[in-house]
Amino acid sequence: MSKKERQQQLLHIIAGNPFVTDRELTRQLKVSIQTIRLDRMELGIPELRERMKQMAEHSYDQVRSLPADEVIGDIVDLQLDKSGISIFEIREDHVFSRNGIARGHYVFAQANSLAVAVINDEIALTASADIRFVRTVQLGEKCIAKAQVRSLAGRGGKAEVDVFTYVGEELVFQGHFIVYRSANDEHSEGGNHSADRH
Amino acid sequence: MSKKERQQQLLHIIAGNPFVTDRELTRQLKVSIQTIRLDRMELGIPELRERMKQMAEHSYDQVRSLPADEVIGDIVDLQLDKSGISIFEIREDHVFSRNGIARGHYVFAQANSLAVAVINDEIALTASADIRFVRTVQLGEKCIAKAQVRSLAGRGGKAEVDVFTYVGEELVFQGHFIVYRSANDEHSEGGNHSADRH
DNA sequence: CATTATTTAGAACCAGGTACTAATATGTAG
DNA sequence: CTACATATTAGTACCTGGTTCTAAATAATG
Repeated sequence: MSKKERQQQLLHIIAGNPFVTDRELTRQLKVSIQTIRLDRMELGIPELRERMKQMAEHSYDQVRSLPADEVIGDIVDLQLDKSGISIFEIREDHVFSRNGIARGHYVFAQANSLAVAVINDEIALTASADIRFVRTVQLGEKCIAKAQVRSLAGRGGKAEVDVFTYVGEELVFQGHFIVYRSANDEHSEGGNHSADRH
Repeated sequence: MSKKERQQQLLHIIAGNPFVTDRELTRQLKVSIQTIRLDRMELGIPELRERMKQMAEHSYDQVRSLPADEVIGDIVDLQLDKSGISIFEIREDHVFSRNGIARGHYVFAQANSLAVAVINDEIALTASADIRFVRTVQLGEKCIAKAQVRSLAGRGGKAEVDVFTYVGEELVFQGHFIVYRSANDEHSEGGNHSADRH
């Protein structure tokens, strides 16, 4: 593999998983750690900690100034363990081309993401959900999902979250989610070497 | 200042600026760095780097969405109006980076797609669903979803479809879907229509 | 007073690097 | 083939922002 190829690979790997350490990269690219570091320098890629810091600062800034710009729901308001609001605009990618109706799992994904995001816990996972698609969502419509935490049941238990999604004034989706909030079931075992990701 | 007061102050400072180091805290609170660290432990506040990591991962996970053109599940067997099987392998894109657990809406999307595909109608849309995530699915696992049509209720009515998703022998997800089948008109939200992939 | 809680100190160690020097491999042009 | 350049590997010292542990000094309290 040429240097150019390897550097392309490196860019690709880091784009796919910004949390990768140099040591992991040596395993994936089969070169020494010094080569990895030279490559990173040439490509202007900062070290892992700096990458994480930048992401954290970026999201922190965004939370403070509210605008966001991504796909499965821009979270515009978030009160942990209480409520949250996200906005998701249906684009061409999200609909059936023959009728312009949004595919259900996008609408679900917005609600699911919000239900999980609103829970203030290290690991929150959807346990079950009861959902209803009230009416179809059309291309170009803006879905506003509003989540309300209904019960919390202590740390490490389940939380209940209701999500209602509207287009304008109209209800288009409703869901009742049971979200697991995993307690500090930490797998830290003292020497947390980065194998926890793969 | 009492210990309690100081710890309240500490919580307040970190809430206001999560990027503060222990060293900075010693300057602000006028106690030794060991006291700061004891306080953090008692309050369960992780070190700066861990705080940044969590923020970075949180925002990173949130931005991840369903790739627009990605097909959720390969349908390997299909008997229209009767049953179907699809396979979907969990890749890096589908999991939370922190723990390698699949995000719920991907598992849902596979089941939803299959439930709709198995209905032999021009347009089939999910009307509602009752779902349960039985256990978490990990990175690299292969989800095999099996759909069974339970009732059909004639053309233009509702169909009931049960979907069970397995990893190996283990049940990981189950869902009961109500799917609208309308020959020409639609009046519900969000499903996949059948024959969505070739 | 003895006991307990609180605070401080110091050393060893860790991850995940940077910065720098130096040696070795591999090409490539003349 | 030689000479030079590029690419790769090795190794050391050092850095930050901590953890973990032991131990001592300093309150606070019954």
